[in-house]
Amino acid sequence: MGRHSCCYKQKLRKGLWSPEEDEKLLNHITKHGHGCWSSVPKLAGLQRCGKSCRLRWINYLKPDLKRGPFSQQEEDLIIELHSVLGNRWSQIAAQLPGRTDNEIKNLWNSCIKKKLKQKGIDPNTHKPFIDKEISNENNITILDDKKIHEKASSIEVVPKHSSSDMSTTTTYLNDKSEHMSIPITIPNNNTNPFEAISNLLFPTPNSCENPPIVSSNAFSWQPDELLQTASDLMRSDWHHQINHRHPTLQPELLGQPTYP
DNA sequence: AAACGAATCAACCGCGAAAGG
DNA sequence: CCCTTTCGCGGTTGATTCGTT
Repeated sequence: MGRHSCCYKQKLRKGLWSPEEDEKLLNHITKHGHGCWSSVPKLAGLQRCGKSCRLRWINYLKPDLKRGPFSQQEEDLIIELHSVLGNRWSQIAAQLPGRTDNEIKNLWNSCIKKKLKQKGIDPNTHKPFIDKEISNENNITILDDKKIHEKASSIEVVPKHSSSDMSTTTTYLNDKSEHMSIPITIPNNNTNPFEAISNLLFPTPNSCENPPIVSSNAFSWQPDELLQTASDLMRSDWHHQINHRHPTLQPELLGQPTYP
């Protein structure tokens, strides 16, 4: 299952398509239709797998594609549809004639997400960022987006060592800009320290239903809430901030900050 | 003009669903 | 049903382009 059988064959080209390849594929599909994609490369005389041909046709060669930049109306529609459909790019694309799911996905990830964040809107929930609401209610000073990003870029998470009985691992949130480090002790049944920190910081009742907000393979994350909380951790009033923002957080797992 | 980082975009990969034997 | 093949989707990567210093 999974990978196409054709992908195992030797001598298949990968990477960008040449004009000659485009012409072959276009001619073939214009004359005969695509039919079974896995047989298209052979019939069209291409050293590509069927999957690659399908993608090239859908994203580039199909005659009814609309090229060029997205209009403001299209962007607004994408935002509206995303709030209802989430990351179902093909369904969103179906509502925008001439646009492909790949094109819309790229636009969302490179442009729209950023614009929404600048407006203080969480692109995942389409609602204002939670911390801002909390801070207004409770008169807590928070960092603005620019400062969060400055701060976040100086924060790293470093798994340091296991305890002698191997039951826990101590991980450190390091703030390079302020030369400060907070130890966090994590039970070893949490295999990914980053996920464990996420669960520690956000122990919501439905956390089991939500996917982890950290990436387990790349060991990196961006969610603003985590960055804001990491920033909280690094500040002098961190106990107050954390207890206020995340009342169910287990403070005994957090060590005292150190200042090397 | 050169170097560098950010933004953009085309294409690949892996997975689950659907189809067919 | 079960197994294999094919399709389609969403996430991700990497090359290229653009903008800034």
